[in-house]
Amino acid sequence: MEEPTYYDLVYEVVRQIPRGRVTTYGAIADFLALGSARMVGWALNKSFSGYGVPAHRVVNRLGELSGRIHFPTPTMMQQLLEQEGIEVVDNKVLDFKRLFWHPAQNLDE
DNA sequence: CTCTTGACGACCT
DNA sequence: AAGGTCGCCAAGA
Repeated sequence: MEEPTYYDLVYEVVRQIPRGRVTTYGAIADFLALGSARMVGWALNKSFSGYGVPAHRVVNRLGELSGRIHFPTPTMMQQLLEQEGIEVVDNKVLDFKRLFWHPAQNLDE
């Protein structure tokens, strides 16, 4: 039995992102009050390896699908988002500001 | 133990 | 405005 690593914390937060919403690396790092945005992305890289973590709902602060490159195919991330009703154009989330979800909102729902 | 890596972000030029 | 650089800090080799 091992202690939860930083990844595990990130996984749990990402899993709580509501369908049709997105969040940012920085928001997660801020919510954890630990590490930095880079660590979130780094952790996520491991996450979608089979943890069932919706990593496609995590984008960078500009709403860009910065992580799409790490998916099996660069278009997969966008398609997953579109399946949830999120419009993506030029690898950016439309109405990103409106769709943005902060982990702290989980407490409210 | 030390060095390098890394799906970012803010600052600097 | 656009591009480059530095900082964040945990984990693997």
